[in-house]
Amino acid sequence: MELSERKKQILKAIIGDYIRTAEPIGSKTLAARPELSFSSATIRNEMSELEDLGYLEKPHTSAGRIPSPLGYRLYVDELMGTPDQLEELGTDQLMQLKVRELDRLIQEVGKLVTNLTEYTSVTSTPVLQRTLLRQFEIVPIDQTSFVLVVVPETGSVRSKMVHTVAGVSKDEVELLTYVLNQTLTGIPLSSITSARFDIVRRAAGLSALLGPIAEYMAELIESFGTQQVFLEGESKLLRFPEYRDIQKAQALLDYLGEDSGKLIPLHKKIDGVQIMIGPENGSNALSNASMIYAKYDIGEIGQGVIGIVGPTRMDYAKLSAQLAGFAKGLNRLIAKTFLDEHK
Amino acid sequence: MELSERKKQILKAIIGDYIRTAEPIGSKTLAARPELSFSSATIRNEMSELEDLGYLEKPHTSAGRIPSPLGYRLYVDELMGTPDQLEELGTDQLMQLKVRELDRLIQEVGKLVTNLTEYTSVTSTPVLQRTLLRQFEIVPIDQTSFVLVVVPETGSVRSKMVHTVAGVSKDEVELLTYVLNQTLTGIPLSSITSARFDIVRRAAGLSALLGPIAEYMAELIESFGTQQVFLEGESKLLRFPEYRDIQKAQALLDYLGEDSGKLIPLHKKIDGVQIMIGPENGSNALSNASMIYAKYDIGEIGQGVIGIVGPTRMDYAKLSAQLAGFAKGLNRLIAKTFLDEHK
DNA sequence: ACTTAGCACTCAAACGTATGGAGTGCTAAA
DNA sequence: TTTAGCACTCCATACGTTTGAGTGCTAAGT
Repeated sequence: MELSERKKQILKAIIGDYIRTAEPIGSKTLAARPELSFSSATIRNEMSELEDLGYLEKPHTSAGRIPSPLGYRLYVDELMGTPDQLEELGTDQLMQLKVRELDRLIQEVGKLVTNLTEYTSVTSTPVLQRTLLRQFEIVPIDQTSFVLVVVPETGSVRSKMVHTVAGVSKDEVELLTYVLNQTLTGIPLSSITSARFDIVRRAAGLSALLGPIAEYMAELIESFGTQQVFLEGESKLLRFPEYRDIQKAQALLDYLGEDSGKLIPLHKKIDGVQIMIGPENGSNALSNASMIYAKYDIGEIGQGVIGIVGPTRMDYAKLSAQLAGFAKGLNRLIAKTFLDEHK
Repeated sequence: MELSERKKQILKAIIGDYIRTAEPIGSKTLAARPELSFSSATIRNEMSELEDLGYLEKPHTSAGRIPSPLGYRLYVDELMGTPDQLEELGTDQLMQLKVRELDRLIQEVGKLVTNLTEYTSVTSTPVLQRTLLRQFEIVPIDQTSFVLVVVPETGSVRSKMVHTVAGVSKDEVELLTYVLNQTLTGIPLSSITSARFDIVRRAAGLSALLGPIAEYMAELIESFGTQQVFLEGESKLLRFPEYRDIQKAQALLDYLGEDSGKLIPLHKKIDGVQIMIGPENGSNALSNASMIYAKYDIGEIGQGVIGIVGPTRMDYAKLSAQLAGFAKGLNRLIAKTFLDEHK
């Protein structure tokens, strides 16, 4: 059932006020607003119905109303609209970041997001498994030591040292490298396993002593698939009146710090900005908190997220616009730093 | 002036009690102790003098006494002694860590320290500039792309992609690699600069177009000299009554999160365990907090620290023993994972 | 000269009570 | 359907009182 225009108007006014003041809103306050030309009694009746419908809550009998998670959801989906042009805030600072390693860069971006929004930020590095393998090298160091080098299309090289048993000849290793590059380049990293590697080795008639190399190579390539999650500005949470109770603050911070990985909604296909309100976060510890995520891309290959966490009472309109704008800037920065480079 | 034996005994009792209870200690409580066979009045007189000497403080007139930073310092240096064998706690979990990248490993160790001690932990990766260069490789990818590979004695390889302008021949690059390995191996990474690199290049009569490679190489080698600092378990701070005032908790967390780098006392030569009490930390924000650091080594080459932060009231004896034991375990783990490997 | 019992004094914390005020829900009239 | 009026609820705040742990000082005891 669709809400009446007047109910929407009242709900929007309540949520808007509550977001600013963190105080329950009463009927009189609302009646004083110029755009609400009804008496406080009428508004009271409407509020009572909005409460029955689940959009509002009462902290106690003689207090005003506050929005419920459902109320926020409606607000976010239909009422709040999108603000104009504050999106560009902070992009200058972003563009000045000179960090060349992707994970460090994302961590720095997290700090910027915290400073910009004054909220705790959650950022994740992209999962790069869809990247294509460009080249694969095994550099000999001494009789039993080699450095494995994986060069993906994105140019973010990774390398690792590996030790074999004596008896592996350099010639064999070189041949292996050649065969591997012939057969495995151009395919996604995610489809390269140590098993597949071994099939290639066997087909070329090469020694089983090269097995350890396969193992390490698989480990190295797997590292492209792991994602890191950074949490920055934890202390920002404490500035909100909803966490004046230390117990609550501690519970939330505990949860956030414990295993940040679970904060990232990988399963969901995020388009643009995603808003998760209170219980929608799934976890009990987050039932009084909201998160806003924006996704960013690294070429066509992977995506990561930048986001914030705070109490359910947040300025969703402003913050999601800021995050969206920031993610846009980050896309440009990444393209410049990691993709253009090897054109 | 040396304190009388009795004063020491009383001071030790007060600090011991206060560490456990976080409540100001009164003369009666102390008199009830079996080892203090004086009347409460005598103890009162002694306490009054200990206050005049700066070892004790009074929250207000009609409360008991609490230790001052100076009091803690005396306690730590002379009174507390060293506990027996709780050092080994947590080493099993430590030994089960299978992380191969040093920085990720240290981060995991930070989490362990937090879980073990229930304190916020601060850990730093070692500075590796004293590592010797073992080998240097430039792997060609295409006409203008190369991967730089730096192999230090410790086996923690790092690599990076570099793009040159067209006109640099592969032969030249190969020759450069050869010359570099002839002249630069076996020396500390810290002494390899892009200038030195260029001198070698010029001496060999090679093209100035190789300049960009020098620049990137310097950047890559510099990365061995930067240290990362990890903060884990921020929420643990909130469990202490001294941070029941959210303002204080926020101020401290703000400071800790802002630039964790400054937390590490690099200038100081830490031997074993270092304890910093309140104002000794230098910063104003830390004047009500203490830190305990233990250093760990990566071979002879570098050192990092693992430590904890908390209110000045902490069980210095137990915690420093735990940290020392943990650092010992970490030394073994590092030796096993990073040093033995390339023997 | 040191120790100790005794006592007046201080002050924070805890508790109970009263008061004010914002807000609601209901009723009845417009 | 809207609105004025009113009784009722309940939190927040302030205030006064009490409680009790602790101190500092004095004077007596060893």
